[in-house]
Amino acid sequence: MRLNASLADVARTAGVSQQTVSRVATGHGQVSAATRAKVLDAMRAVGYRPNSAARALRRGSFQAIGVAMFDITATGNIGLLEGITEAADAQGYAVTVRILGKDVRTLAQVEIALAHLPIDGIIVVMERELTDLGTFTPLLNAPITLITALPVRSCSTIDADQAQAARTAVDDFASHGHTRIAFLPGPDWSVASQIRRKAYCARMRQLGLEPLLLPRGDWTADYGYRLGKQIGGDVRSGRITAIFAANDNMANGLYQALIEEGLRVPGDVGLIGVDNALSVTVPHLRLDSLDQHFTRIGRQAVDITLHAAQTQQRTGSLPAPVHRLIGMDLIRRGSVGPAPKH
Amino acid sequence: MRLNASLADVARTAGVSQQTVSRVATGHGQVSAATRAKVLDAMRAVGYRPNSAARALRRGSFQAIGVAMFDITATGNIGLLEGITEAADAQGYAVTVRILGKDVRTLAQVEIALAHLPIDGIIVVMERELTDLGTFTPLLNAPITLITALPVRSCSTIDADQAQAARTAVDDFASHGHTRIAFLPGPDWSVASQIRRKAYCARMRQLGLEPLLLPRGDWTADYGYRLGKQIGGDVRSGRITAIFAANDNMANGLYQALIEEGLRVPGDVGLIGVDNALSVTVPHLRLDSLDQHFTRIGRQAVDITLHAAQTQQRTGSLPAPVHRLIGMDLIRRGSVGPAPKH
DNA sequence: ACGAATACTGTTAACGTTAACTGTCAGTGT
DNA sequence: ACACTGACAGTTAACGTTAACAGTATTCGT
Repeated sequence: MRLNASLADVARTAGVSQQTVSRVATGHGQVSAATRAKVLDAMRAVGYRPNSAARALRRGSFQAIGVAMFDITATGNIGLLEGITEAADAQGYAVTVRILGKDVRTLAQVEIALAHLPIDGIIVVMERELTDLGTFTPLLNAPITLITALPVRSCSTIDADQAQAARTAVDDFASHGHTRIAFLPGPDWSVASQIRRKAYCARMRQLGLEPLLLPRGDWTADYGYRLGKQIGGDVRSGRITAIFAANDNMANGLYQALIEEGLRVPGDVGLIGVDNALSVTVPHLRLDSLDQHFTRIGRQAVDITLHAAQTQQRTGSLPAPVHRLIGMDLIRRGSVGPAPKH
Repeated sequence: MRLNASLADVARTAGVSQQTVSRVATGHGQVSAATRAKVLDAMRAVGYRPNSAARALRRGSFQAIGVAMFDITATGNIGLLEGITEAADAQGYAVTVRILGKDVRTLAQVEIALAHLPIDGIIVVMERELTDLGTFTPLLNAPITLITALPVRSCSTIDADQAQAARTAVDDFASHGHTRIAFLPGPDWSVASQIRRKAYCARMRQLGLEPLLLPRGDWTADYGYRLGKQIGGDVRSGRITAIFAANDNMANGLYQALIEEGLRVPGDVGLIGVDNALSVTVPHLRLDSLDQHFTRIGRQAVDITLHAAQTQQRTGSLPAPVHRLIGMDLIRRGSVGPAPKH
């Protein structure tokens, strides 16, 4: 009851040795044209498919990397996954996805969750904060790359530059003459949102302005909408003239509520969001947004991880961790204008 | 330069045989409590991690399934992937994703793209039509499940019931007294859109109504918006009183454009979309939509695939293919009302 | 015509794991 | 006291592949 034909089967029908078949299959080593043709015919005849388990065992590599994330449906994660699969494909690697439960709170747990998978390296999308970043040392010998802006000693990291993004938004508003610039944070568990909040506050103070923190949202458009209805008065009175929202969904909700309140965007209030992800969903979008370049981050994460994996295979030890931040770009669609005069 | 400790290393430090260590690692077979403790200590000491390549080679299974899709960012595919990873996880299987290039046009090519991956079964998300569905016979011995509503003999299939969805939309409009019901199709390459179109036309004729096909769109909100601006007159004149759009993005564009044209939804025109996916992105959403239950489809696809894989492992041959359609549900948010009187 | 390089093919021995079998010892029932 | 059972541990072989080495035939330069 053999499920798959093996090298031995091909070798038998072709009348050559296993090694010759292997040479044809891998392309390594010399084989005469006649023999190659004979082997290829035999392969077709018996329906040979290389057994990747045996290959992996022999070569010590699976040609696959693992990706761990908490929520596959989150806006950014899809972009990341896109970049990761794209870059991995280009290098002939497959991508194995593992969704982490909310009970996972440490990097060590993430490692355990992926320990038994057939993979050569790991990319962890760290939307939530893990508690052992300072003390963590890898158990596995597979290289680990974290997608986070937090500092970690023992692993490579890469992320969008959340702090630079917040500064860019504040500066953009300020350069239009705004001084009453508010920030709408995302949920507390989001590392990205926290960094944005801190950088926002710091920059505001640097410019001699007072930070104006709105109550933190849940990333949804409905939250932004409800909040917009509440703060309409503050905008009308000029207590707020610009809002930096931690994501586009909430910004879009704000936008619509403020318009419905009879306010003009950007006339009465400027708006900047983050993600640059709504243009397919929302028609005629007029919302300035910071593009996180998720696919680019995903691609680079793969490059870092595979470079480490290959170095390890050659030399036996991992290269020193690298840490990268990718700058965000402000995409202008006309939701920021000169500050209103009151 | 050993990268990973092996059973042999553990056996040596624990002073037992490899097989005993294996028994502890897998939990199969009898081991005394004292020996087990000794082995577990040794495992910790040398940092043992089971080698999944060797396991897979020995057991003939990777505990992983492959998923092939054309576009990971497409609305439905994310939901599918969510359901797939969830169900696979629950059965202890990992999910490996492979993105297909646009040059892939046959199932045979898909098979080749996944042939070398460490997987036990394959799920193909068939957004685009593949040309060899009638003639295809699997080369690999891994079970293949297609996510498509098209008929295929040689593989199991599952999908949302696109035809039933179109009928549901038409019937819902009709039951509100509408007769001038238009359909806005998606791009021609989309199998789902084509089935919806055909079923829409058939149902309209069944009800004695004339099909009203709008020029096909590209799934984006902007397209819907532009079209909405164009057909405002038709709505005002009563030539169109209801529109069934092939996805929510286009429906949302229509909605906004028609509102801007001074028309009332649902007063002047009823609207139904497909996907039920906008509620996070768009605030205060008032769009009736057919939910495809993507996560449910993903889960069932995994069940079908793993059942086949396990049957094959036990008996040596695959079970007969199954074919399932999952009904869509109409989620009402108030974009359909009584037909206007003209 | 000679040794040397080259092209090609075969043999052997692992990679780490586990199924199947063999052996030992203590406990049980008669 | 006997065979008999079950709990436990060890030995052997194999899963399919490929690196390293060992051959043989062919070609080349002198």
